[in-house]
Amino acid sequence: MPSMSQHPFIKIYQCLYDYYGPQNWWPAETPLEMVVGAVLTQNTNWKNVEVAISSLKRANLLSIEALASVSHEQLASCIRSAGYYNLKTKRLKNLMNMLALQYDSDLQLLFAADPKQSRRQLLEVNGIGPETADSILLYGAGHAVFVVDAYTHRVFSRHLLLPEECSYEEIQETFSANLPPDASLFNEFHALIVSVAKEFCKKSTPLCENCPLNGF
DNA sequence: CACCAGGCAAGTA
DNA sequence: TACTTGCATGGT
Repeated sequence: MPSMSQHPFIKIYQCLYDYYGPQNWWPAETPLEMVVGAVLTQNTNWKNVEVAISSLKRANLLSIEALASVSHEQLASCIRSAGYYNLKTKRLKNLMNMLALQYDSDLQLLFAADPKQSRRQLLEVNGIGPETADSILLYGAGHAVFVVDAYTHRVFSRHLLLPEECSYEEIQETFSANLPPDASLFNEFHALIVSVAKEFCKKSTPLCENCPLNGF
C-alpha cells in the first residue's frame, strides 16, 4: 500500500480541510467569468471584484467578443470598483484578443490544450503573469497546476515550511513535489490557504496565534 | 490617519 | 541581474 509520507503536505491539507471544510472555488458562474475574475483580482480584494463582475453582467459585456470590442472608457467604468481600472482594461482586452486570435474565441480550446502550451500562451499576454495563468489553468481548465500567491508564501514561510526568500516557481515546485498531482486537491488546498491566511496569518499580525497549522 | 487586498510590468542603476 | 515604482478602489 502506498505510504502517505510520500506526500508530506497532505497532512497540512487535511488539517486545513478538517478545520474549514470544502471551499468550492472558483466563485464564478461561467468559465469566462472565472477568467475575467482572475485578472480583476490581481492585488485586489475579491469583494471589489464581485461588484465589477456584476457591473459587467449588467452591461452585457461578459463575452470575449464584447470585451474585445467595447470602448476602453466603457469597460474601465464598469470595472472601476476593482481598482487599477485603466491597467486592467488593457489587460482584459489583451487577453480577449489573444483568445480570439489563437483559440477562435473558444475557451474550451484553451482548456483542452496541453497545459504547458496553454501556460506559455497565457504568459505571452501583457498583463498575465504566473499566478493569473495558473489560476486559469487550475480553476478554469481543471488542470493539476498549483497556484501560488502572496498568501501561500506568507503562510508557509511563517510556519517555516518554506524559506523566506523563494521564487514563484520554487514554491510551486515544492507543492508539486510534495503532493499527488490531483486538480481537485490543488483546487481546495489553494483556497484553504487563502482562508487560513485571512483568519490567522495576517500581514499585520506576525504571530499566527491559534492557527490550525501551528505545530507543523 | 495608515494599512491592506487572491500581481504584473516598466523603469532604473 | 536586482531593486524600485506605478497602478486605484474600498474596507478596516
